Amino acid sequence: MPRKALNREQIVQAVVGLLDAEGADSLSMRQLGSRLGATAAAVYWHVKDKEEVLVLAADAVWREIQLHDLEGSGWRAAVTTMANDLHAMTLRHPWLVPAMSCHAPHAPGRARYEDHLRAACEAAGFTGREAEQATKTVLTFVFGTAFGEHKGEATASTAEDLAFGLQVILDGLQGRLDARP
Amino acid sequence: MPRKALNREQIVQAVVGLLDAEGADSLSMRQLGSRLGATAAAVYWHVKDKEEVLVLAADAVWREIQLHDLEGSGWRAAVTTMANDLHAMTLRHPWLVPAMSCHAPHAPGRARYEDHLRAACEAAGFTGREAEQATKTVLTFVFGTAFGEHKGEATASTAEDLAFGLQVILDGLQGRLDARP
DNA sequence: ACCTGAACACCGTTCAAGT
DNA sequence: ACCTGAACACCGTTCAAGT
Repeated sequence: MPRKALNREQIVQAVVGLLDAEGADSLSMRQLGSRLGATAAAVYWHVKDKEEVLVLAADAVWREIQLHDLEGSGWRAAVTTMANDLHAMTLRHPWLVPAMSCHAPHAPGRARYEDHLRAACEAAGFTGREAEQATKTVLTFVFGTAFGEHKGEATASTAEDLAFGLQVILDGLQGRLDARP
Repeated sequence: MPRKALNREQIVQAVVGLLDAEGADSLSMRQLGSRLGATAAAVYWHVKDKEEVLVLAADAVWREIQLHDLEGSGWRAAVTTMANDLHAMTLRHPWLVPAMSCHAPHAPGRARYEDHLRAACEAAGFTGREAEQATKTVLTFVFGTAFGEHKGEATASTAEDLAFGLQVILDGLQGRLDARP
């Protein structure tokens, strides 16, 4: 006897919790249903299929990242903070990277983050196409780091690698800014 | 009536073919068995489980990458070629990145490639820990690029992004070499 | 040593039927 | 509108039994 009908918000929250607790392999629509006090089939009234459920969860977690004001401490610090925050988020949700690699590239939660990162690059002095490329380079590198982190690898050494690679990228970008007219 | 007993080599080859043709989602042990003219259970005589099958396939494809002599055309060219070749390989086998994200980080096929990339970094002048970090930075970036490439995104623009990001990283690494005693 | 057939405990998804 | 129960067509894996 459900007090209130299910809704998508509720489902997404349950999926994230289940993925965090059990991992991506053991997520089933049946288990998801039962966590919601309903049957698997009930979930299908609210979502199209399992893939949609994963897409929703994979986008929701991006909203956990707090976006700070870009005025003040310089673009290198801003980009570094954003990269570290994204990295920390991928560590909280180890299922995210595998889930994203199979599904939906562009969704609003992720777009929110990417827009802010791009703004940080524009604040640094990049414009147009180059701002886009700088944004993508940083994002791509953090994804690659998260990707290399699954099971086994020492987390400490990966954090250091992240820092090293990020410095290298920022130095390279700085060089491009300096070479501008 | 099998002429000859199955072997692992044969199984790995069949898995790669199946993954290339059908994608990772539709790989099943039953289908794999039937492609080999056998039953799913027969495969279990040769491998532990489905995960091992994926690990073997995910390592085998690294051997497709040809490794060139490092003498001659400079470290930037060498690293760029290696990055492009790895990238091309991930495009031939789009199932690889998702498969790797869940399974076994270090296997001989991959190690063979990484060792050569590290040698290229050492030829550039990096030593010890820094050579390791430089290697990992490049590798991480190519993984990130491959990761961002699944379904939808224009391949042309991603190739250009790869080139841009790689330049940025090489510039950043160059700066570190120049700042050496 | 190597393989088959059948079974177990699961899946995702659909769909009539209920309220 | 929203949910259940039962069913369909699949899974991965195990294991006795065959050769």
